[in-house]
Amino acid sequence: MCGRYALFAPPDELAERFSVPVPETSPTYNAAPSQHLPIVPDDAEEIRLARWGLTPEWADEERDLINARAETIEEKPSFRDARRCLVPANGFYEWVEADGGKRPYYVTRRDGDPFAMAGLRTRWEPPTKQTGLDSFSGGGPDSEEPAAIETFAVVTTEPNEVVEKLHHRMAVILSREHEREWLSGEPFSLAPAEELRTYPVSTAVNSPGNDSPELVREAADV
DNA sequence: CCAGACGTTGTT
DNA sequence: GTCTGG
DNA sequence: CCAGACGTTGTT
DNA sequence: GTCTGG
Repeated sequence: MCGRYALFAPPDELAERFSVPVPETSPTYNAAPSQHLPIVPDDAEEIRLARWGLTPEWADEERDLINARAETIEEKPSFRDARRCLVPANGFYEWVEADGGKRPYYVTRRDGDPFAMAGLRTRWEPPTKQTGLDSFSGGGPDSEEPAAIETFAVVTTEPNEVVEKLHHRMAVILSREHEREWLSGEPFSLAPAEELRTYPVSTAVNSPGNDSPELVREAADV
């Protein structure tokens, strides 16, 4: 699956790679759920920030659907009305159980290029709170109308021959030539497994607070 | 009819 | 919003 | 995904 | 053990 990833390609590289304008974004080697991260929406030629953890439009409180099974996204009420998006990444992490503990592994492209994970997105508007006092203040600066937010989930599928050594699910890494098809509502096309590699990394990545290039450096295997 | 759920992963 | 369970 | 918190009263 | 925060 995918519960943590890295996106450290600089904005100009992302702009070139996805042929869209990119806002000033900071690189991250440890992107975690609930953070606001760059996505390419299906309906806008630009990269925007969205909260990782999809909330269905009809939900009355924030949800944290960080993954969506590709096999059932057309059926599940939480996903079937969601729009599509690309989730740019340089790689993602998988944790493998070993010796009663867990070792993190990094999955990335052999050529080092960023890629797109298949994503679903929604625009979620928090329910408007009824304070009762706002009617007197005339909706002044004190009336807190929470703004709508973009949210997204990463689509998962069965692992290819590289990731199956680590896990029985994996994030959908789109074939570069078929990214537009995913955005158009068609089925995904996976990038060939031969283009990927995986290696163990430091357990420093476990702590969501850690964020440095060291996290994607290969560590000695156990 | 209304109330309540609506997901994934991994683990049991 | 839509479906399922009671 | 993993790490870290997990409480109350009263006071500042 | 379970929930929240990142």
